[in-house]
Amino acid sequence: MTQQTAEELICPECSSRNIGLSSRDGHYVCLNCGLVLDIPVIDTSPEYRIYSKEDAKQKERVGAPLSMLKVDKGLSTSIGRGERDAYGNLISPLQAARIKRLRKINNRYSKSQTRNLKQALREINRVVSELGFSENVAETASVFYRKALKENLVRGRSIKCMVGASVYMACRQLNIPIVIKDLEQVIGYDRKSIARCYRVMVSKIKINLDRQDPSSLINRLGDELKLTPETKKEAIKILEEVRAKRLDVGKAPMSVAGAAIYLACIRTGERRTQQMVAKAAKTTPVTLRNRFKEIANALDLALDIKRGAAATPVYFKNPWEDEE
DNA sequence: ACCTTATTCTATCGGAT
DNA sequence: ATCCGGTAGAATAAGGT
Repeated sequence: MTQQTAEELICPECSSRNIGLSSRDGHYVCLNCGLVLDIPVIDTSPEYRIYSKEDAKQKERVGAPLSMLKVDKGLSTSIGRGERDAYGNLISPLQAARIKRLRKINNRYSKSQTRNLKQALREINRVVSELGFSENVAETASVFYRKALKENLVRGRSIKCMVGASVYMACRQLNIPIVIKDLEQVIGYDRKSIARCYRVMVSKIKINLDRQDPSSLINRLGDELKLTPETKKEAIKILEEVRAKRLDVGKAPMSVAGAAIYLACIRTGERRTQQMVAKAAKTTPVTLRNRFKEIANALDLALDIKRGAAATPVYFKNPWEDEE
């Protein structure tokens, strides 16, 4: 069986040239360590044409699609015991020894880790689908989980928590607006435990995650609070000023986003109470207030508007009466 | 392993509308 | 009655020694 490989690619993680193409999401995947390469796949390899049967033998690509969601990545990794190779030739003693060693390693890996992995992958799929995220989140999460397994981070920790951490990490990498609290229900552990696992993973697994994009959080909050695009835009504008003045460093991104939304609501007159915003941002009114205060003080423009609006607290009729 | 600092949360109260 | 602002104290996280 031949695998489509991109010979010019080298894995930045383990320097392996064993790079395959995942047909599921169109990413290159290192078949050695499972790293999903951040290279867009726009048919960089020459497209072969088959003119004869000989060509077909050499160039045809066969095999099931690669998936990190399968324990064996969609490839069979079991090593047979025969004394002849695929062409029916006898295997030399040297090769036989090598194969035996490979089989041993293969089996050792399969024993405890495969079981764990199987369970974890099931769990990842469940969690991701329950949260309504797309499959590539699951795929990315499974890559992280594999790494955690490889680094021996799972032993002694709950599989569920590690799954939660992996999913969270995946969301972070894919820039999906999420906070760990979102996972509490589906995972069945509290934020603290999941966060602990997540931190262990970040420290042991080499990866640089971007700072959570505040505007994506704004969008999420805006949708949840059923705000108009104008208010969202306003909030994003506020957030830019906040970032420029470094008012957000060391603060939970969600709380900053919540404060920006709250302020934007006041400015556009589309009022929401602190309680509502805090709930949507999964934080408390106290924290929201604190962020809001800091921002309002720094952006002196905001103060007058705040007072003006506070004098006439026109609340919109709750447009989301239908839920909760 | 202990200490320090900063952030956030819970619980709570009082003033204003 | 509800919203908003303020405070105290505990929990938590991160960094230093």
